[in-house]
Amino acid sequence: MVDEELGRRRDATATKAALLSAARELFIERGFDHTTVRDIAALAGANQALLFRYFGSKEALFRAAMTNQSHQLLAETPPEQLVGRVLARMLAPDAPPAKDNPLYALLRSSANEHTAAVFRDDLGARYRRVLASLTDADDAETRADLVLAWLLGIGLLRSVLDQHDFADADPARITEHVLRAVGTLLERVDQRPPTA
Amino acid sequence: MVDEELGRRRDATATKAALLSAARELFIERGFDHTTVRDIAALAGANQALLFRYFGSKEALFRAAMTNQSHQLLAETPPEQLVGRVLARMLAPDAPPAKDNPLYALLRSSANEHTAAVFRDDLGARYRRVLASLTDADDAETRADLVLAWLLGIGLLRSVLDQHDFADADPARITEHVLRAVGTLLERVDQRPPTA
DNA sequence: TTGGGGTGTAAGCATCTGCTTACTTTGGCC
DNA sequence: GGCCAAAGTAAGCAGATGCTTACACCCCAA
Repeated sequence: MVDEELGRRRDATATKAALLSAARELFIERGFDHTTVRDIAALAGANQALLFRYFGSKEALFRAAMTNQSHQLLAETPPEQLVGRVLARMLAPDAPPAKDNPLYALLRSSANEHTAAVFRDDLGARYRRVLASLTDADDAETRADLVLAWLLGIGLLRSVLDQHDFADADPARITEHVLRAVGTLLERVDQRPPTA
Repeated sequence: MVDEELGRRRDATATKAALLSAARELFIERGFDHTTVRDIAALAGANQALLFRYFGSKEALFRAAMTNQSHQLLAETPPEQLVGRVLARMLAPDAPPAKDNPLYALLRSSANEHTAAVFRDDLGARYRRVLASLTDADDAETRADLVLAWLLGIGLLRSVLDQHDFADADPARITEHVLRAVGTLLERVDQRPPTA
């Protein structure tokens, strides 16, 4: 997929990009602990030593690969549609289940405290902020955390633990259930007609 | 905690039990990948080789340690109180956060496919069954999975990812939110007063 | 008393893995 | 052409880790 073979001869920028891309793919697919620097370098078509020259350590590479593209979905989705879109991607029946979703790297790396910190301070914090903006309740952030927890749990059960019955369940049904519950959690307390 | 020192001299049964207990404690605390057989043997006060003689492999020990005591809480709790009790244990402010809760071993080991299978086929299946019994809806199992996913996500966010804001949130508030939503998901469709 | 199987131990093997080092090659600039 | 820093490479180090092996010990039945 990133296998460059020839074409790039001596191009540090392209090599860095290839390493980042390969790292992202493998971290998402296998998690931090089960991804080796040798695998990343091989997939990027680069030498292992370059990985350390350019990024310093495996952990730094993880941080760079995960925080870099600040989760496109999060940036381009209106807050009120966020839950629905995340669900849609998680429940999509596509063969590779959202290979580009950093949430899976989180789920598959959660045992490692360093990688957990990356998400706690970066990706998780962003989701939290966006979701919390959807309600005026005084415990907005707690409610946002509960919604985020639910999304994480659904991803965990479906794609990491591979509960096959759940994986086969009707996405529309699931979405309906979740959105209804989330609606009561996050709807604005000050509820009045938009125009009047 | 399990440090036997003397007292047991040549007692295979006790040694096996000590290994199982030590394994349970460490797997729950650190997850499968970050627990070494040396650590387990040391905590059990036993020789490493015995672990392999009695259990065969680290993975088999994991399976034995996790499926053995079939989660006391699950067995002794009336289904309709299960969610509340699991939440209570997860949200308890005690220093060691539910050291005896196998759900944490799951959360901290989810990256490993073998350990994931253990929970999918054992612990997860049991929770699923109990929760599904709480509703008459035709998609009872999907609803049960959603509730289980939420519990897992809450545990993940709170104790593994250590979202400190969420960890400091009011347990009563959280419980209230979750129970309300779960109530609409799992309440019996055929809803009528118990006595009438 | 003695032999043997069950129990416990020390040491090491084989492999993996993050990271380093010493080296060669490339290509642009004077 | 000749220089030299940047780019790339091969090899290996050091430690960790799952698992095995060869051996010592102890109880108990015959």
